[in-house]
This record gives sequence, structure tokens and C-alpha cells, in this order.
Amino acid sequence: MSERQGHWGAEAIELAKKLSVVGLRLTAQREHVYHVLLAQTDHPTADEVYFRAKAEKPEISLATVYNTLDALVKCGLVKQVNVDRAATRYCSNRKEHCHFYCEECGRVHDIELSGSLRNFPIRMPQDLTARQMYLSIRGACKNPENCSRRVADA
Amino acid sequence: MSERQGHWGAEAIELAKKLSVVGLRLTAQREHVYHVLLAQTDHPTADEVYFRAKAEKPEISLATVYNTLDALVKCGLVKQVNVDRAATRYCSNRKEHCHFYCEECGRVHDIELSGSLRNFPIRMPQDLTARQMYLSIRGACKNPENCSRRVADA
DNA sequence: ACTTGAAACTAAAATGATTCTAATTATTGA
DNA sequence: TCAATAATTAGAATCATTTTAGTTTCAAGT
Repeated sequence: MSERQGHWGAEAIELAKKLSVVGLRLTAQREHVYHVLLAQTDHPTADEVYFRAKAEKPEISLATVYNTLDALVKCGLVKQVNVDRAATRYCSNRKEHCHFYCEECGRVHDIELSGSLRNFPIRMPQDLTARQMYLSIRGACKNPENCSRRVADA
Repeated sequence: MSERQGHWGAEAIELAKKLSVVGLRLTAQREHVYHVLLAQTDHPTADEVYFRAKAEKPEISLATVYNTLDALVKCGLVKQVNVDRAATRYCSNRKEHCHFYCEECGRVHDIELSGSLRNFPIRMPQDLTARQMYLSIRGACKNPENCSRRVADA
């Protein structure tokens, strides 16, 4: 690192605090990736973040960008838009329902909706037309017997 | 195909109808994949469907399973649980909001929620604990200027 | 029944986002 | 300062999915 340390900006102070809560250090790379994320209010992919970060710090690696994004998600400063990159699952239940994904065992459960999502109060911008709304819930099975082992085909 | 044609079951009749609406044919493979899906009320991956289908029809290929699942989704008989396998996007907006995905240009927009999802009426089973709820909306931008070109980093 | 073109099928290779590996470098606390 | 630990790096590996290219099946018209 060719930069002098010890003069982090305000952004970095908060970042350092949040990182330390989850037992992670503030590093120049993490500070930079976070900065790059805040600089534009869009929804870049990891690859795009990588290119933006490289513009100023060409030595940064894609793996570090992935690690840093994980760190930022872990400490709550950043959210992932597509939560689930595991294999797509298919569902032949044709009643209106949503899905519950158990973070422990990986199983997916159908959950009945007792109202239509269409009625949920949303400030939908004028220039966007919604075609479908999709609610997903993440959590855990309470019963350890149903939930102890990871399964492939839930 | 070594089987005698022309004696499809009731399941297949409906399948044939739905397929033809979207301009697709009923084939032995599609009938079998659909049958396999209906046989268990879980949420298998494409790979798992492939193995179940192979148990009875060992000649079926994985590519056909993928094609058939697409066909079933297209004609509305089956739903995908994880809609989006494109690259994960990251979001630094820390206000409570959900995401709108434009199916035309691929951009993601933040949508403010004017109520908490926690209040949405859901029949949550006793044995499941929800940790987070996530609403996603798919649709299109109305304004062609904002939406004509596919972008990578929306 | 027979031809013909389109649709569907197959095995295998390619793709592409993400994760892992092994080696190097940085940071922290003693 | 030194050792132990954490973070970074380049590149290889993974794995769900898509594409390719060649073959088979189907449906419609003769």
C-alpha cells in the first residue's frame, strides 16, 4: 500500500465501526470498494464494482471485491438484490403462495398468502409497470428433526 | 420412442392444451417431466428433476429437462422459485425498500415501501421462524428513452 | 403411406458468476 | 520487533445453465 494511513474519512469511520462489530478489519480495499458503492446509487454486479474499483486502484482483485461485498453485506451496510444464486427450484403448486427458504437445511416450503400482494401499499413510480410481485421469506425450521440435515431436493 | 402413442392420461390432456396455447407440442419427454413434477409436492432443482425423470426414462437428457421446465414455466403450469440467476446485484440504499426489475432493459430500481412487510397477512406455519421478508417486483419501464437499451450495470 | 420442413431431442462443449486454493502481504497484539 | 492471524492476490476449479451441432420425431400436405 503506497498510501499514508491514519486519515480515513467520515465514511470510513462508520465502516470501521460496523466491520469491527462482526470481527472484521478496515482495510484500504474495503474502504475503497465501499466508497465506490456509495458513489453511484445504482445496483452494480460484483464485476461492475470490480471495474469501478480498478479505475482508481488497478491492483485490486476480483476475489477481494467478492470478499468485500460479502463483508459489507455481513455488517449490514449493503444489501444483495438477488439473494439466491443456488440452483433454481421448480414448483408445481398452482395456488397463490410464496416461498419460505430455510437457511439451515435449504428446504423450500410453500406459504399460503391470505391476501393479494397487489394490495400491499407501495409507492410505485409513474414510469414503471408492475407485471408480477413476488414475496420470499427466509428463516429457519423450528423443529430440529425436520431441519437438521441439509437436503438437495427440498 | 418405443411406446405406443395415443393413450395419454388426463394430466397429459391438460398439458397438451396449455402447451399448444404457447405454440409448443406435447412430447413423451414433456409429459414425463411434468408427471415427475406432479408426483412430489416439493421444490426440486433441474438436476433433481433430471434424476427422477431418468429413473423411468434413462434416455432423457439434461438439456431436455431444462427445455421442458422452461416450457412448463412458459405455459404457466410450473413456477420457478428463484427467479433470477443473473449476476447478483448490490445495493447501498439503507432505507427500507424493495426492488423492481425491468424485464426489458434489465435495470433495477429501488421502490419505497409505505408499510412494513411484516404486516402482510400470511399464514405462517407454526414450525417456521421468519427472519426476513423480501418483496420483488418484475415489470417494465414505461418510458422507452429510459428503457430501450439493455444495460449491464443497472 | 411418403416426403418434407420444422420442432424437439441428445451428448458434449462452452459459458459465466462465484468460490476455492495456495502463496504472499499486511495488521495487530504481545 | 516478532509471531500469529487476517486479508489479498492470481489463477484454477466449480457448477448451474446455455449453446452447438447433429440426429430423430412429428405433422401437414401430397
